[in-house]
Amino acid sequence: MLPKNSNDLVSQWQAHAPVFAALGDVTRLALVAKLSGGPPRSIAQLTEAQVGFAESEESRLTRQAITKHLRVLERAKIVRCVRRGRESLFEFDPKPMEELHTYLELVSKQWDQALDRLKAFVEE
Amino acid sequence: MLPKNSNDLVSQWQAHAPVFAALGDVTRLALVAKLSGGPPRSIAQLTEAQVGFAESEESRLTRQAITKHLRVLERAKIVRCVRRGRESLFEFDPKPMEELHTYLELVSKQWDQALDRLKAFVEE
DNA sequence: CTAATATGCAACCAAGAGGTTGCTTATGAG
DNA sequence: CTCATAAGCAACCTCTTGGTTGCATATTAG
Repeated sequence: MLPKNSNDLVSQWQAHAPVFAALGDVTRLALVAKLSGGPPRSIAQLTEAQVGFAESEESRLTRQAITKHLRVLERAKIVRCVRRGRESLFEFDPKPMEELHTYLELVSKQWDQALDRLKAFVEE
Repeated sequence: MLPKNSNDLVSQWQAHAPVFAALGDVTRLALVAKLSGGPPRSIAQLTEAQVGFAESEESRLTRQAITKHLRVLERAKIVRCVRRGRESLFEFDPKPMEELHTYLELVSKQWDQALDRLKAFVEE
């Protein structure tokens, strides 16, 4: 897709793809929104907090389903987990999403520059 | 996860999750990088352009695989497709990624505010 | 007009994702 | 100390994803 010497770009894609993928699910977006808005929370609390989000009791996910999603976010380093007694507490880490933010700005700039080149070309 | 009256937040998640998911793959990130850096390109061109990205001839994806990825990006509205003669040309649309950018800023701000509340609380 | 090129489509396959259930272990509240 | 709570783990199931192959159709270059 790009010359081989753009290895830093390739390694950016390899770093960002898992973070994008981790955010590519409504449940995980909801978990991230919850955790980024306050203190660390346990699995039980996050499972309980579906009240209000899920339309009915039947559409709530089990604790194990929430745990699976939290592990996906943990692997993408969007959250970190600390065990305290019988509770696993999950805390938001803004860094990976800040890096996505930066990456999206880079793509946007690249597009703007491509448009500028096209415009300049058309006006020749 | 949040009170039921935050339906606009829920609809944001439902809108953004597919875009994040579409970007959650190295091949699709490479395609987006390529398309955001220049003019519309055909499937054949994008398939050919793997030279340099893929380490070897053996690791290149088939045209059908590239097409599948482009359809994923098309469904997320990151690219749009125009048929010209025998060619399907794909063009970058910056809007969905700009919306992700805005969303990431919102999450970051939410986190900063949560930290401020914690700090204020600790200093009481 | 013909051959080359570009693409669409479907079928196939293996792996992974997302969810549940059942059970066990560890911790803490009372 | 006991019971409630929190969590871990594995197995299972269905669906989706990501890739390939084979073949057909449409368009265009020569």
